[in-house]
Amino acid sequence: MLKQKITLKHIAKELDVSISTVSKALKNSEEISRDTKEKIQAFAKLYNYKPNNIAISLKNKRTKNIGVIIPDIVHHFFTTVIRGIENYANAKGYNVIVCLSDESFDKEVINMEMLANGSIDGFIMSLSAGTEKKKDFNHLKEVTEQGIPMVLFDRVTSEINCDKVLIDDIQGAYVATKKLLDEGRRKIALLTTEDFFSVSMNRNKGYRKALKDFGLEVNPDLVLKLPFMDIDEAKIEEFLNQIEPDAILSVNEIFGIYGMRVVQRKGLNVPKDISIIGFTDGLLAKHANPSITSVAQHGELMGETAAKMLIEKVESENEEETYRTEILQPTLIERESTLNQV
Amino acid sequence: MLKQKITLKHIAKELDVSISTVSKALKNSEEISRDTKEKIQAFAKLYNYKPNNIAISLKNKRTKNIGVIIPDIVHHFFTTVIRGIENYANAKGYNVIVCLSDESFDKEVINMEMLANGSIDGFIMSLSAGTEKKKDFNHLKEVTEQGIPMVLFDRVTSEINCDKVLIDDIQGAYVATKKLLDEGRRKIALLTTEDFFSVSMNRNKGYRKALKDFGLEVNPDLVLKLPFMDIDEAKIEEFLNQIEPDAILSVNEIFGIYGMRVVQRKGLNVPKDISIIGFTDGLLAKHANPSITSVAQHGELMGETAAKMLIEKVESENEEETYRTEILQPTLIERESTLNQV
DNA sequence: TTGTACGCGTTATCAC
DNA sequence: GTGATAACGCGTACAA
Repeated sequence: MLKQKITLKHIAKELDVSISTVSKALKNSEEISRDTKEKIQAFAKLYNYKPNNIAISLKNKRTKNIGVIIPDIVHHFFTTVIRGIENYANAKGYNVIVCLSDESFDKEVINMEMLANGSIDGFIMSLSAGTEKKKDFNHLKEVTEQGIPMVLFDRVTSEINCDKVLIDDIQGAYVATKKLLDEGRRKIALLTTEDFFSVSMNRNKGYRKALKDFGLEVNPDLVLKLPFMDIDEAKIEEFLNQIEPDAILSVNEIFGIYGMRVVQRKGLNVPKDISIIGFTDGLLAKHANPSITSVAQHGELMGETAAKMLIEKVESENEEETYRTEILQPTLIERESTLNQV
Repeated sequence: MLKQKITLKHIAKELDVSISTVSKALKNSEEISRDTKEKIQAFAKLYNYKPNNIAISLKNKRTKNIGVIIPDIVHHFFTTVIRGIENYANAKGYNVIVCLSDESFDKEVINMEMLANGSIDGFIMSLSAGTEKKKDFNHLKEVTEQGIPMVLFDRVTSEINCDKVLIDDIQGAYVATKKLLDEGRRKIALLTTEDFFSVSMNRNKGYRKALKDFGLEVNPDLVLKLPFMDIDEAKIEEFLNQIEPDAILSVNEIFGIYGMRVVQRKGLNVPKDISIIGFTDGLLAKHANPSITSVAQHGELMGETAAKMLIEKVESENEEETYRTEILQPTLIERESTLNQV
């Protein structure tokens, strides 16, 4: 069946004019007579002519595609970022090619190489856990040195010179911890991941800073470092039983949820007996019972910002090598898991 | 800085041979002498030559890109489908271009047109709510008539001839309802959406069929049709207060969660006093407290299946117009919100 | 006003 | 063994 896509050539032959005449006529060029233009445009419309994107890409050396490489898509935060990127990019006429690194260094490299050979005009990415662990950024370096614009978001590295979008994780944790302190909580447990994650480290910093500013000692026993992506409820339970905190701060949604499960099972009332705040304001926090007060990371805004920065770079003629780092401010979304301050 | 990507032409000039010699040498052609090949290959490797995807696409009329159009990405089910598509497609050397219709007919059309002009080799998509409501499938028709392969999944239409992947929603609802009946529940409430969604309709069918097969009357008062995507907790509460069911079946995750909230607030114990089963086995159901028994839709498998069907069509030479509909069987994941049958 | 020629980067065919 | 040429579809500088 394959009703061959119609090209300029087809139109030209059919109407017995040259290809360039057709091309110009369809661009409404002044060079072409009204008659010819009308004839050609009518024909093109009839046969639903649309220029071939690939040919245009080859000619312009612009694909109007953005490559996005993220560690995981089954993750509310990344999902909102993609939505933001899509929003902005589509409005500007760009398509979004999504690749998943699956938290693996190797996959990240493969995906970058796949896309870097002309498929995209620029990258937006967040480092995989594997890459953060390995601290090998050569694939990023190669790409940026080739002159392909890149924007890193959330999980970034200082070793690469490029635009970046971050949220102020230190500040987010600071505000959250402060909120708990203001409620009168003094024994605030921190549920976090291993240290190689830049974001976890920063959240830890903000937590400690808030305690110090408040005049409290930082007690390392109150901090539980869990392996990434691995919900070990028993470990959380053991930890919480042992230290019996009056508040929990979690660097993600899921640890917070499970922290809440554990204390609820012990018969504690959230938030009367214990307050809980989580990071990453996602569906779990929002729809939990009680709903969990969270530090919102504004993923959608982050995506839009990243897309904006990238497209500006892509479309800018001048080759000045100046890179910006945009820092978004997190917001504390107060819900039912903390005490209402009137 | 823009260290221009190196091309065959550059290599040819540098090594003082013809472009075609370079091309052949890099393909390890037998035609070229060992010496020349080695020289050229070494040079190419040194300068990290990679063929330009766009040029190859133009030549081959194959982009190695798959276009995926889904209604929403902030939705666990679609997210797992994408993961499945990515898995399979990447392994086959394809990139995935994701576009969001945002449940809007217009956006769906625009995205399709953007991609249909050469950017992709085929489509995988799930209809937007807008399209299902409007019942206008001309954009799909045009694309398939152009000979672009397409696979529809989950939200499909019988008006378009193409490959399809579905789960057996009737069966899923049947099994879930049966499970509740087997527990001894007799007053099973159904929380569903408006009728124009093919999936909701089918789940409703399965629910009714199970009741009938069990010899029970279907009582329309036990069915609450809520507007799509709009969580009206008050309405759910009013409904549940009025009918006082001993079980709830929800056609999605979110209604199930809120149903549970409402009955828990009334002081009922889940699952002792009331059982709950939801559709779409996502994070909310899994991490709820208690965790919610769910009908798993196997999104990842669905994505893989769709990608497999599409790529087969894309790569098949013969133009036979034969379309398959693959029906996946749902699975009931038993959790804490239903009674344990020993 | 229209058409010719060339280039984007690659590959395949055919001539030398 | 190597190279010239055409072609994929488009746009544009230049010629007619």
